[in-house]
Amino acid sequence: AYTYNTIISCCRRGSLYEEAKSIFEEMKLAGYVPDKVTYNALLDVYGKSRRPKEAMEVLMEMEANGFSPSIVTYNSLISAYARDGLLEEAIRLKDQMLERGIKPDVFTYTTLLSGYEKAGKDESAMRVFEEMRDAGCKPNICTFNALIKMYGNRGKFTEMMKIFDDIKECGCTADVVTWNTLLAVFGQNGMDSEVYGVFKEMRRSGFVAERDTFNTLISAYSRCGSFDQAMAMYKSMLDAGVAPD
RNA sequence: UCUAUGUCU
Repeated sequence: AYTYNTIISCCRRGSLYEEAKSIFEEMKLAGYVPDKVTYNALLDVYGKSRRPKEAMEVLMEMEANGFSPSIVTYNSLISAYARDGLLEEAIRLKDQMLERGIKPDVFTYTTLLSGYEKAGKDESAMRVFEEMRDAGCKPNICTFNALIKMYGNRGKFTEMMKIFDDIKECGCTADVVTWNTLLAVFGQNGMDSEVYGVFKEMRRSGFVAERDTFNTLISAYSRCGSFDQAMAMYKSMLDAGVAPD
């Protein structure tokens, strides 16, 4: 079943839900019994293919076959609904998991937070963040990155940088997503000196930029109309031995 | 072997 599970989860990229479904059927025909991971993987493929209804059907089939949903099942399903903007349904699932004795974790809350952010519902997003703290669930770097994105999209740069400072206070470390998000936000707003500030801070922290980050830097400076800086980043990229794409 | 955050993707 490991083999089939791996192939099915491979279908997430590319939204290959029909392929995943046929591997799933083939697996059963070959006499293998789907396990928890098989169902979770298939459910996730449907979610990533933006087919929350079918993801829900996988949950039902899973239960009909005697497997109780795990926290992974719920988080994946919540992500499927949130991705489609179905936040009320996502919240209902979070409540349902609690009723069934599964405590929402940092994945659950970060998914909901980001879902509300994408829907433009900042108040609700902040409520999720508070609920998370009240529940004693510690935010991790992904949570902070989602908050940075939220404040960045709203032009609340002071708040955004406050979250950036919180990262260290909470014993987390800024990662590639953090740096790319900050650079992109300042780039989108034409704030070239802030882009430079983030760039300096990034180097100071010892972060080694890879292709994504160089691309983000070049894009950020381009949006600021800073052609020379963009070219300088392109040169740094080549000097660092990173291949452009 | 399965779940959350970013860069135009």
